[in-house]
Amino acid sequence: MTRKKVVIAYITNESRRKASFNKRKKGLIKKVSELSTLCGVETCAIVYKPNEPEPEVWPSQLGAQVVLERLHMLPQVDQMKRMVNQESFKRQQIKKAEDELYRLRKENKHKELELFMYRCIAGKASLRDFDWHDTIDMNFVIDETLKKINSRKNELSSVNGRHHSASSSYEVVNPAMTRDVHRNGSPLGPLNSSNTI
Amino acid sequence: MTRKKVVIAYITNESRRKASFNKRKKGLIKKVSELSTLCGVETCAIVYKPNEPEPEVWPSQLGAQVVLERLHMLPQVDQMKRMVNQESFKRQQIKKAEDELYRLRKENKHKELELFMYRCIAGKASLRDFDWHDTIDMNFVIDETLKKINSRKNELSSVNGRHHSASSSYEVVNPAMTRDVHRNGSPLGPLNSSNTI
DNA sequence: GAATCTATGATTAGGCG
DNA sequence: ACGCCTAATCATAGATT
Repeated sequence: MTRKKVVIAYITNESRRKASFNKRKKGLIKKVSELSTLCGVETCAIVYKPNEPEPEVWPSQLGAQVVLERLHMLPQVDQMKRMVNQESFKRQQIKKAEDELYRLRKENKHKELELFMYRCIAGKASLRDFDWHDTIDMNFVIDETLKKINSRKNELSSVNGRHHSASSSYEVVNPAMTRDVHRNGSPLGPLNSSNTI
Repeated sequence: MTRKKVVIAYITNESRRKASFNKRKKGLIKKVSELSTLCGVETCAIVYKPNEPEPEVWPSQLGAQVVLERLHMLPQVDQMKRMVNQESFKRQQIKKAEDELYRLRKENKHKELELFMYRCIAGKASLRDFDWHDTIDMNFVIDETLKKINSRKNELSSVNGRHHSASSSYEVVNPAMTRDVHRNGSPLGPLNSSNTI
């Protein structure tokens, strides 16, 4: 008997591996569900068994279906890639729709960020209310917004006959902002830097 | 001390919950990676912390990027839900685009399956070339196709004055097909080369 | 609050039916 | 191959710094 220390390495013996797999999968799912209920977070575990195309997924009661749906939506495209190559124009259609969707999302995001910026400047929102998962995009929006603001300010100045030196386009930035921008940056940038709008 | 039996229920105390979350998340990731290496399976764990739009994901070295990519495309929509609630019509636009995309995919799949069926019947393709991901859909297409074929056949029969008994709508199926339907094909059958009909 | 420690509960490898 | 059992390791709640 005397159980050894369990070396973490691929189990070559098939039956042992399978047994271990079943036990550990069960344990894992339990852990996932516990984490979910104890801490009130959406959690999900995905196990792709070899020789089985569908992954085994543990869903938290709430978000699971959604996550699964999200997950299942895209692979269909890949599945199709392996199929008869006829009617590829349909795929092009889909590609187009996807690109359009992506474009819409990006646009939407920018709009919302811009709006948020305005709210910050107006003191209606704090930067602390915001999740900094995409600093690159945010910096872009900050830049764009400040350009707009400065150009308007300069318009006003020249109308008034007084010209601001405008040493930096960032001069109107709330100090708290520049301080906070690079904090808490998510390691994950934008998914597909295919196009800079 | 004497640790109690640990009731699995939402931990209301914030600091305790956070502590538990960190400990358990660490443990969970360890478990996931162990399962992955011990049993040689692609595994992935996703934890959506509240107030953080990006889920924390543990990826298996190989499949991770792919899963992550798939996973990152859609959640953006949800991320936005937590943001300033302006411009929700844009979101509706996106939803619409998503639905349309999904519809297109489904349609495409059916078209391709149907086409593949015809090629099988014409002997231009073997069922071995095909991945049986989705037998339900496939059965649907088989049924639809056979109905069409049989109705045409019956039309011809009545024109010729000879009437086939047509005991089963499946009688026109190539025997090789029924034999192979439930065997699992090779996981890869690209056929990407320009195979014209 | 975060990091570390430690005793106890939880998980699971290995054995057996 | 599957489920149950038991001992041994592992994970972690609670305490401490």
